[in-house]
Amino acid sequence: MKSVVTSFDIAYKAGVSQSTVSRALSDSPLVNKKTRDRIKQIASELNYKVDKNASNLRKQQSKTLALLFFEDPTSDDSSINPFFISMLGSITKATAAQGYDLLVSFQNLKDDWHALYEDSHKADGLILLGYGSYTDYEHKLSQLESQQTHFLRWGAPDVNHPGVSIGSDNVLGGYQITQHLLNKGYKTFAFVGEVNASAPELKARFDGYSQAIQEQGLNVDIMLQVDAISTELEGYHATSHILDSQKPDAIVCASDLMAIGAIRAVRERGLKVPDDIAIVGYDNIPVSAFSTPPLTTVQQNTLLAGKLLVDNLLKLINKEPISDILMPPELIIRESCG
Amino acid sequence: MKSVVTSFDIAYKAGVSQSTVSRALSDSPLVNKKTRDRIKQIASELNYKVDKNASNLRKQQSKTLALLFFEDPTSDDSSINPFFISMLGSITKATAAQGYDLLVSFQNLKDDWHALYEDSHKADGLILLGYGSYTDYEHKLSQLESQQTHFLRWGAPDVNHPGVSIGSDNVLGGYQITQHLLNKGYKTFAFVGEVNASAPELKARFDGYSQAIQEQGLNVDIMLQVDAISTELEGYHATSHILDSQKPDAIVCASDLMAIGAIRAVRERGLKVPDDIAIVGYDNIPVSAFSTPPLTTVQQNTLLAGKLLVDNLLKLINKEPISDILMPPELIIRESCG
DNA sequence: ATAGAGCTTGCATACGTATTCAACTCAATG
DNA sequence: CATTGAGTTGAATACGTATGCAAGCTCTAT
Repeated sequence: MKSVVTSFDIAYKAGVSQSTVSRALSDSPLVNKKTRDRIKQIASELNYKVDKNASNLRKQQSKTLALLFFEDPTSDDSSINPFFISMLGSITKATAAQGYDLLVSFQNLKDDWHALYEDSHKADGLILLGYGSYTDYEHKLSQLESQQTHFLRWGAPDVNHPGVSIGSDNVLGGYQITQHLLNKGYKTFAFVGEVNASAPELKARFDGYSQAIQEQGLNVDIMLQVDAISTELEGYHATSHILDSQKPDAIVCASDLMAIGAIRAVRERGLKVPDDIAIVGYDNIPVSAFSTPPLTTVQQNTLLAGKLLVDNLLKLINKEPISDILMPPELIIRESCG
Repeated sequence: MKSVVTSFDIAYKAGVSQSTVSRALSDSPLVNKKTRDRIKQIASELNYKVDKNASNLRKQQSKTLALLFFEDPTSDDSSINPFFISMLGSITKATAAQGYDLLVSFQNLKDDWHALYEDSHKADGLILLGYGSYTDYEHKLSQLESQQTHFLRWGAPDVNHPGVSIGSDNVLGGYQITQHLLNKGYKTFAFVGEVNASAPELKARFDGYSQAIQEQGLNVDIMLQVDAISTELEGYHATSHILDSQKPDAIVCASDLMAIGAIRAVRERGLKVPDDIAIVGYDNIPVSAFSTPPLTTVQQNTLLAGKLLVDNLLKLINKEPISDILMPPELIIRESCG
């Protein structure tokens, strides 16, 4: 079976007590430098590794964070929103940088996920990474809070929801990219993306879009907003639907995936991007730089976001005060807007 | 602080011993059905959750698997090969289906990852998901094996490497897609993708490609293979390089990312895909269906792959015999091959 | 010589659970 | 009535570590 080297084995071999071994391996100044080094040497020879279960049990912590993805009901198993992938990468690294491990789980509504990881002492805190609204989960969020579970959620701050959130300023992002189109001289606009409570991010982007247009004294033609969830196919259909009756100068898509579908729809009608119609997206997913034409889009700083989520969760665990954070996004200008 | 409800609290409230509580909660037939239900009821009221650290310590297991990604040295933090994302999704689900948790970690060469998770009892086994060759890691793989750590690696079976592997038949995939092009009547070919020991998957795809062409009695013109790592940009450059001197009927790219770059390169020269040059990829990443034109490609069944990895790792842990598995890929025919 | 301080170590215990073993109850059987 | 056995429960313990406490040692100052 596996090597079952314990601290007692090290102790025996080093001629000291188990306590001393434990202290030596955690570099306690209580134990003599020479003894410490000798013990470490022996531990390394025997390939000893501290039993995390025992250690965590004793220390009453787990040095582990749990990352809970909320399943996007629209996606199948193998396609995950690229934005979240990028968050996964940055969160993993930020977690490792803090000496923590990361437990990853995809959740869905019916699961008994709330507090499971922390209550069972498998994790010291939770990061909630969800699509759309947390409204459906509100009851569970309250429960999390009442159980004093340490958690943060990704998304816009919302006084109606329990807990602290860290998110990207989608209103500002929508505003900036629309502003850029206005500066380029485009006059008539359409917006592709859901505008309802179940997708607050997209709604926020639409709000920024509306705000920019209204500031120019132009009217937001409500007919030129078409609901679509964030997939290439829905972007394609929504855009086709728009082009059936209208021909705007520019189409603002609430995500890059939809924008890629939109480009296809425009192309199929023999129109050119950006010459006939400008198209912009949101998220700066990897392929957006390589679409034809390359997509003007808005980037959320996922590297910083992951770090902020992890660092603030640890603060929360350590009982330091934290508060909502809204990160400014960055405009990425490429060729699809002319 | 957090609720520190233990099995003793439940025992007290139920007027039974802690042993009985432990048994009742694991549904042991040893305890009377009525008592069992009463205990469960109380446990649920107090929102009790078994302390995994204590439980795992006692049971000497962790009910957790660790998924170790090997960093792709060519990618930055935020871009992860879409294929691995899809694997992450399926592995997560397969793990959950077996009642296990999943620890995710991105590794790089210098880290002391080998055996860390299992030796420290944080995981019962490891899944190694690497880019390219495991040659660099061979020493550590041997060490894993000598320590009797339970691990599986994703990739082609290789007698030179320790451990069992599960992978996709890249030779067959390369063969099938080239065969399809040959059947369509294409005569001259080029291959974009690294063909060396550090990228055995791509090499295998090239081998299948060569085999198909040679079977037709055609010669593989060695000049028409250009090295490129799996990114859009390298696919673009490699293809541009080919077109500088040649004009093949069809270009076989060793990955979809490269194929997307290749399409851009072909387009920029005023040529049309597939009318002037056919282009095919490999991986069936999500955007491949929405490129212009949609990409003919080869799909690896990630859903099955994830399940096989997890299920076989559990077999290994349970000391059941397992062996290498090579999964057949599936040809996905779209418009980019005419 | 001795007291005290500072450094180093060991003893004993707790963390919360799962499980072995013994014990107890009760009904059925001879 | 004694015996057996099934069914149910509790006492005791081990899992491997970290740490409070006490004790030993060395060395200096008196």
